[in-house]
Amino acid sequence: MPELPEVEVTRRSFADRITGATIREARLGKPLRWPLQCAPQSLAGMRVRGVRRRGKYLLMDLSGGLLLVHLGMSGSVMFYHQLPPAGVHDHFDLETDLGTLRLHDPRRFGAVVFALSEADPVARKLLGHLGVEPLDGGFEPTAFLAGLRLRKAAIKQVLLAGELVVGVGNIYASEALFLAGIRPTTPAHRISKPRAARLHAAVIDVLSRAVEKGGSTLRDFSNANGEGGYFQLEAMVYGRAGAPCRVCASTVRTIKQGQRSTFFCPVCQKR
DNA sequence: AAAAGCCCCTGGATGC
DNA sequence: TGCATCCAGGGGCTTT
Repeated sequence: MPELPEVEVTRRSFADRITGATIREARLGKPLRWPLQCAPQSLAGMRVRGVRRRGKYLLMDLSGGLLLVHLGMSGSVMFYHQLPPAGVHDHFDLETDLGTLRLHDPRRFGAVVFALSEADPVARKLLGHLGVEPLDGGFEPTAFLAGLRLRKAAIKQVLLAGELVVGVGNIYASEALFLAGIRPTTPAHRISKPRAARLHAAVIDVLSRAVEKGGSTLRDFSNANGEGGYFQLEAMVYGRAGAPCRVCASTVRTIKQGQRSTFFCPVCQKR
């Protein structure tokens, strides 16, 4: 579910309320993608200094380290003052004096990992290879173009890989390529400079508009207050196979790339 | 070394 | 109603 917009919306929905809290207890449910890397009880007494985001990771700065939270495909987080009983898909609770942060994740592709700092090998393994943040001003068209020139894979795959720019997942890759008028199968190194510039702008545009709309709620995504997003209503191609293109009325097509669905308009995205 | 495939897991939708 | 099949927002690891 969660790509950059959903993770950022999630972060904003609870960061202020948990910052300054003291952890009372951490509880684990069924195993997530990776082990926590510390005893849950060792988190007790630590203060939450703030919540940042890096790519699709939430980074909770603690007085004694760093908690990396990833929502995987089906994860979401809720922040409770009155904690309901844990459901079968609730797999992590961070109980503090200001409320409890609970991770709900049916498929358990998500993870909560403790590291001493970002320099900790545990953190570096997960964050070290990530590309630049698209919405932080450090995402430059020139560097983006240079990165594309080095890769022969399909542009959709290059966007998803997150090594040039982070946070673009399956929905927003299709959307950004539509906005830029680029065919998802085009080898990255074949994209001209002006077209790369359009794609660069499209990535920023689609991600920032999605954040404004609260992200995309396809099945069950919600922020920490249980509120869904609305960007799915504005999707130009994602999930619209067989429907008319919103620009030219041609039939939107779907193909598989790396066992994931890609959506595009064969007329608006000729190459 | 880049690129392509393979998994991890559960549940909802669809088809027979 | 029951059962099989396919599909889903991610991404690390292994194999080419």
